[in-house]
Amino acid sequence: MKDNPKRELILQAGSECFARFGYDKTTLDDIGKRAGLNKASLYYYFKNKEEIFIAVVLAETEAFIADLRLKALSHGKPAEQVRFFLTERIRRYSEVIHLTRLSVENLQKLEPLFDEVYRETKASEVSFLSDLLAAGSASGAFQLPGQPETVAERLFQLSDALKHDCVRAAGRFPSAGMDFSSAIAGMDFWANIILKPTDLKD
Amino acid sequence: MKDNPKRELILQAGSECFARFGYDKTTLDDIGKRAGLNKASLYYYFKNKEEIFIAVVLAETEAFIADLRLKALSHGKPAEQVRFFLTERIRRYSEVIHLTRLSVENLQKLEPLFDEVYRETKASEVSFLSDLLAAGSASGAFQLPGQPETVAERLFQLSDALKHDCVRAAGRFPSAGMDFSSAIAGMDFWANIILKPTDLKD
Amino acid sequence: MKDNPKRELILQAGSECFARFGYDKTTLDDIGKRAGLNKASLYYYFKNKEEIFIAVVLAETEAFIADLRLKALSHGKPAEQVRFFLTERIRRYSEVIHLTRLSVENLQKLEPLFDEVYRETKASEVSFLSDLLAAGSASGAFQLPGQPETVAERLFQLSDALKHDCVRAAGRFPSAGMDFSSAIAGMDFWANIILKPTDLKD
Amino acid sequence: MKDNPKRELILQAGSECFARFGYDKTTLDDIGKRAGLNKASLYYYFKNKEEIFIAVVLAETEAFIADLRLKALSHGKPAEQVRFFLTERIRRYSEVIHLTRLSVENLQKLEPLFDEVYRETKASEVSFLSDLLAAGSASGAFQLPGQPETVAERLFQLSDALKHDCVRAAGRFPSAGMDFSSAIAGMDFWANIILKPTDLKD
DNA sequence: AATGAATGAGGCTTCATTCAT
DNA sequence: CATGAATGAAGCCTCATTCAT
Repeated sequence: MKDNPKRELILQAGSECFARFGYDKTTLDDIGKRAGLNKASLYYYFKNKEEIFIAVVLAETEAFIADLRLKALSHGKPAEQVRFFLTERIRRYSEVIHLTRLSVENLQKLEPLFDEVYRETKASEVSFLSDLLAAGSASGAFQLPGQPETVAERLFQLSDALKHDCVRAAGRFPSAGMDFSSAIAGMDFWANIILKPTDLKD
Repeated sequence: MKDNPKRELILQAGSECFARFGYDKTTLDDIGKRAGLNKASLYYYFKNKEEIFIAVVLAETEAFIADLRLKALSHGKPAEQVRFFLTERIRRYSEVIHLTRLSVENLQKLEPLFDEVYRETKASEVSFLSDLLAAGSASGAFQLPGQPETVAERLFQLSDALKHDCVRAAGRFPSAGMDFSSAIAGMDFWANIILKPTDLKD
Repeated sequence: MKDNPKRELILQAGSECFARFGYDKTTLDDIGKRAGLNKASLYYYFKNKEEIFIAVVLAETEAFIADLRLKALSHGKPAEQVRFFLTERIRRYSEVIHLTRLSVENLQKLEPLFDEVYRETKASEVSFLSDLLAAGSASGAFQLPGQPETVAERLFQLSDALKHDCVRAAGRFPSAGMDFSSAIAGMDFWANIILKPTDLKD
Repeated sequence: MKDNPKRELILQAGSECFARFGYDKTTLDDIGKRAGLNKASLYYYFKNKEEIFIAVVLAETEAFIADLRLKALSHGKPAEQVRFFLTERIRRYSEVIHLTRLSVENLQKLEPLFDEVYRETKASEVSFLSDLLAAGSASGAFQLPGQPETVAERLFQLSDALKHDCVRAAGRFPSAGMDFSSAIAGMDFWANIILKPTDLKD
């Protein structure tokens, strides 16, 4: 089901529409027309509009993550690489929400569905993060408070938790809009603690 | 018509809904329920959804402008005050659009209606700006190329033109989203020229 | 309740609106504005929109009938006077319907209400007709098959029945529109029989 | 799109409803129910209520014109044929408006849409008229002031202009209702001038 | 695999009518 | 008397979704 070229076509069409009109204002007709398919045909490849959206974001996220890995590696110091990778993930999340003009309500509805599909992507990301941490630790750049896999898992979990908390908070004070800057700052804070240079530790 | 408490109630309800759901996803039922009124009753106070939205933004803009004046005055140098006032106005515009998730289509539809209602607010803003300019000019901080009223009028006009141009540009390349940063930069550029310290002028 | 000047005002306003917009497209706001009264105030003087309409038509019909009497009397021969009076009544009915763009449905809904209010007007009309018949009969222009009052009553009844039948027929074949010409012809036919010159009767 | 049986069904249903209730009082529910379709389904075949109405009138007009051709040809003299064709077209217009109880407002709104769709029908009508003129001219019944095609075009244009002028005039004095009799008279007048017998011309 | 066709739900708007003051 | 205020019902229209073919 994954490498189906028609699916890709729909995802491409969906991506363009969601970015242009936002989630709510994108109609299945819009996507269908741009994909050269009848509106009804979309239901052969996806369960509903939500699933198309999730698949679009997931596909783009994968590309984003691939790029993010390269960018992270281009940073000089290991600690910098890790911090960059973690904060950039959150920034990306905020960008997607902004681009597709997802409302808090929609976001809260879609989020659980995301998590369901995220699993494998997550594993790959955690694994990459784990590698970064292991390398940094091996080079003596910093000293980890546990196995790289464990720390990677925890950092990743933290990063997601901070993201989700922004959404939850926005649900309570929606007039403030969604502000991910404090999440990014929080991520930075904890990353810094974990990645403190060895010699500065007590 | 202005100090009608029910009207205020509706505006308050509308404000919350628009901020939370965005313009498109806010239904008159939403607003009505939050205001404790039947959907149809809203039409007793406003002509239609658009008018409610415009009234909401106008009311909030007035509060924003009042605050902006104070903030502007708290800036040390006169030139700084003027520049702050002018660029902050544009930034505010972009924030409103972002917060209410206005699409380019909607924005282009609503803008003319705004202009219709804006008139008196405009006069007050221009007058404030004129005062700032006059004070700065009198203190010798900068030298104006004309009467303060005239320059204020021109700067204000420029600020609005830059705003509107972003909307127009977004109409042509909607996929790029609306980017007001260049408008703000533009505003800054022209403000700097007008507000060049006296002794630096050729 | 009858000679209330405010009532007259409303009727006047209603008359203009119904003639201009038709029954359906006339709103109570239209009538209220034209009468210088709030929409709700109309309900103090009339039970509902239908009643306003009926009262308007009734008032105009009274004026029409008064004029019709004069016109009828101006015809030379008694038989001509009677025939003119009877057919003109039907013609007038068709004109009102056309002017107010009453649909068959509306007409069928309003007709019973009309009949309710018509009673006294009817008596006056029948009495006038009866006088015409008596005069004609006395002058030997024609010979009546009964008392003038009875014949007047019968002719009047016939005239109304023919009118109503057009409406009923239009209900079954609405696409044909309402055509009162056959009703007028029918009226003419029966009037002629009743009003045959004495010497031509067998 | 033309020979779609469901479309025809809707047109049939619409025709009946519009004739029975008039344009305003016909609801899409009415049409839908009569066509055995859900109200929303109508939008699959037509863009909106206006388009259904236009399609209905256009279809009926085509039938009317076909019949009109036969009737025109059955008139003895060529001049009579032409005059009949031209005036009857206007009479038909007035009948449609009366039958569907189109208000001046609606008519003025719908007219431009009609013109858009009319084009091809027009060509066929003008061509028929041109043939009539050519035949009459060839038989010496009258002498045309130009090529038959040109004169046909002009007469047709005149006929439409007279129609439209009634609507425009009704817009200014709506209380007077729409009166096409002067348009018909006007058409007759000009037709007579063009169709003057050869020997009577100066 | 694809789609023509259909629809229920929901959104905006108008209007006759009601009612408390 | 008069009206400001409120509302239910109904109308037009859109759209995600379903289903038979």
